Amino acid sequence: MPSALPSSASSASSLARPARGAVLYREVKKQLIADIGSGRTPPGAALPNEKELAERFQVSIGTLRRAVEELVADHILVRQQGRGTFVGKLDEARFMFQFFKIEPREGAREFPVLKLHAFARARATPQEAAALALHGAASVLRIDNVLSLRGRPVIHDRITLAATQFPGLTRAQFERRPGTIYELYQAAFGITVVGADERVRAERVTPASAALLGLAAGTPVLRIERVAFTFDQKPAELRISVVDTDDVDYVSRMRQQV
Amino acid sequence: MPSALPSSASSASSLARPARGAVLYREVKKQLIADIGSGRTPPGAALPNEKELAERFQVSIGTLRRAVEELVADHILVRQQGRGTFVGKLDEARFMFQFFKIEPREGAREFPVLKLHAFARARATPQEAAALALHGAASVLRIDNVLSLRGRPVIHDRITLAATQFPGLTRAQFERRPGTIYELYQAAFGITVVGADERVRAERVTPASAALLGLAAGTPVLRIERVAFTFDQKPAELRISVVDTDDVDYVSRMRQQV
DNA sequence: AAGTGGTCTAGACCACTTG
DNA sequence: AAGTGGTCTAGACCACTTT
Repeated sequence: MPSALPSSASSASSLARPARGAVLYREVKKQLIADIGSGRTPPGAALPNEKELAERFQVSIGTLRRAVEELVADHILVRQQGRGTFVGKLDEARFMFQFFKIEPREGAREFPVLKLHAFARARATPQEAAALALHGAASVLRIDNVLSLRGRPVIHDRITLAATQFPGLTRAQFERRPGTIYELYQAAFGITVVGADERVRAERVTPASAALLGLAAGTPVLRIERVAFTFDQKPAELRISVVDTDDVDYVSRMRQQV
Repeated sequence: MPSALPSSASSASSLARPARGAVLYREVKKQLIADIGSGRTPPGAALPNEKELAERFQVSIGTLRRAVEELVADHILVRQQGRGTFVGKLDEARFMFQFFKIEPREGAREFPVLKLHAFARARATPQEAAALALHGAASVLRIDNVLSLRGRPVIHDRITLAATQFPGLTRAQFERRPGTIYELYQAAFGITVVGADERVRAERVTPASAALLGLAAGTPVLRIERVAFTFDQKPAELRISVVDTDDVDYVSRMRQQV
């Protein structure tokens, strides 16, 4: 029979007492995010088991599980039955495609091949400063890439990063990274991308992009403006993508299982 | 102390015994979806309370809650503390915007004003038949609309419906509906849209759309091809939208709270 | 065999809405 | 005050992975 202890047992718990109106499992979730965001529990690392975590936070296993379940739904944690719970690593194909929504019109999804075109340091434009929440004269890195699918260049990306958030990032480091760009942010700078907003429109291709993609002047292209966020909704990257949609689409799934 | 009854208690339960590898709460979820999809529990209706449902399905309240929670996450059910649990009605603003991703570039989101342009019955084109999973010669309804934001026409929609799924739908009925188009599907034909796939690309505006939107020939526009689904992933609607993105964007949020 | 997460139980108490 | 969902507990047993 449940014993119904008072939930505000003033113990030596490492968990702050729930604030006014707050609930226990969200406090647990916040604490777990803090541990991950601060780098104390790095990507790929295993968490202690459920029983141990429940004891540390002075909550029942059910409550601990509820916090962990929300983080798993957010792809921030990964659980494997029989093995343990791990901090998400942003590495698997599934995760890559969470942020890459360009698909061939016919045939299966595939990874793009990326070729660096330019790497430069400059002062932020007003648009860049606004998107990245920087002051006007902040220093930024601008990285231009051409992405190909099936051997054809279809996307021109311009990535803008705050220089202070990615100290010492070099062209060579960028080019020789082992995995995806977001894996580099995470592995080298501790910045985990957990979400992004995209605004898409149609426009005539600019001469610069036309040259990179081999398009005739004035061809209609998609322009995608993406701001990627890390843990506290803090902007981490601005990316302008110009897409030749002759053979590919921008795909959005609003499916809700069932 | 929990008594741990054998979970396969052969009772007079209305719930099928879990299939190989299945889990209880998913069986409960399936049964609830079946009740809703069949119209036995119509949109807006209240479900029995948790205790009663748990008894009907011969599961604990925790298990019942888990099934209901997933349906709430899918917006198929709506819970209100102190009042009850209700079948979702597809009516509130939030829900509308789940499927309407066009936003002004500057300023707040708003509802579009819709004007019917054409309503016709015809044989399905091969593209329409494929999207709606119809046989080649099936009869379809084609409905053309112009949507305006801030008084300016910005979207030309062509909706294609299988005539058999929307029997007797008339132009007058469509024009005089009280709410959104998806509310009409639900209220008049029992078809609840629970998800959609969209493929977006850039192209030059066609003469027909240019005339409706007041655009110069060859202007770049977004073309959105949406297939909306009802409960069993069954396609319910094909919608081709042509969007003048001079003042609006197609917005996609991949935010994962935190 | 030991350890992990996955599912499920049978309650308790709380917050909120309604009569 | 009665009824509802919201949170939380303290376990049990199962499925899976690793040693």
